[in-house]
Amino acid sequence: MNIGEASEHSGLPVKTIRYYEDIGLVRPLRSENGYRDFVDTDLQRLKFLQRARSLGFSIEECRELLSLYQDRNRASADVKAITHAKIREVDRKIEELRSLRKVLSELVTACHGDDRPDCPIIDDLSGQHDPGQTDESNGHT
Amino acid sequence: MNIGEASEHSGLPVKTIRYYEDIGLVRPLRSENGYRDFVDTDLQRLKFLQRARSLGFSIEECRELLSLYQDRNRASADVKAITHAKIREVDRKIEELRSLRKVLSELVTACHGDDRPDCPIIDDLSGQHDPGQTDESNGHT
DNA sequence: ATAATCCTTCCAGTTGCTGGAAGGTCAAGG
DNA sequence: CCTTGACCTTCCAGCAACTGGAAGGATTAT
Repeated sequence: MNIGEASEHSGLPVKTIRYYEDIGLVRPLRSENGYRDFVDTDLQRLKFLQRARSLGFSIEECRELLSLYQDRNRASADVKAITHAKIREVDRKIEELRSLRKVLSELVTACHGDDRPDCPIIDDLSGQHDPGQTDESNGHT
Repeated sequence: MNIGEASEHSGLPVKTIRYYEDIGLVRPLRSENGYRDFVDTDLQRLKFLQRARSLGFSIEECRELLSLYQDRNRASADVKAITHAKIREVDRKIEELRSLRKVLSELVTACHGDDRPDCPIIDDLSGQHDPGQTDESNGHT
């Protein structure tokens, strides 16, 4: 099976599949004409990669998961541990975004948002938590 | 003021400041000896950048915010609009992560996580239990 | 004088692809 | 037999936003 067909079956762009070969995630055979030739197990790996990447696993995590996938004797605990770590990572990111959102929405609430130049958002960004009268004592030219 | 001191005052790494000059976010003068010489307004910009970046604004958004910051006649509505867009973006990311988390925790719950090789997580990733998912939306048209 | 610390520029690498150029291969139509 | 066009190949460059390091000049301290 050529790369185009492999792309359709796996849901991965052709470029991405070549990239995955470059970094050793998949090793298709080559036909006489130099074309890549994907067999069933290659397709399985590609689909695996597509799904795992869409679940937010990094390339290196995918590599690890793939080797566990290959290993008929691996313990499910190993896979579970990786997935657990990923969940914790996701939780951390969500928390970060939540607190970020809080700050941003406080700023938006404080900003009157009309055509006046006075803007609490800009004031906050420029480190003026209590703007008062902006004296230009810094000699701006 | 040299770059090292500017770094301390702004909270940005030296390398980052040089990078910001490269991409035109700040334009410090040069001393006789070729060293960058940061004046007060440069420091303000650097602090502004530090804060805006930490709030998740992209470099291009920072560029826009900086020009609004410079513009004494800009409307606060403009700044508010950018911030609003950023909040919506954050909301989207949070939603994405939440649904991702849901799938991952379902997988973890289903996995017994012992030393048996049987593992629902791997099965899911390899498409074992629901193989009829052909993702056509991979953008390689 | 010399060492330590600063500063400079330039080049390369990070992550995970994506786009494009230049060219080889293959199937169909005239 | 030749051409067209789709498909395939490799290699190079670039995205964001830095970060690290090498090679070398300037300044400061001892």
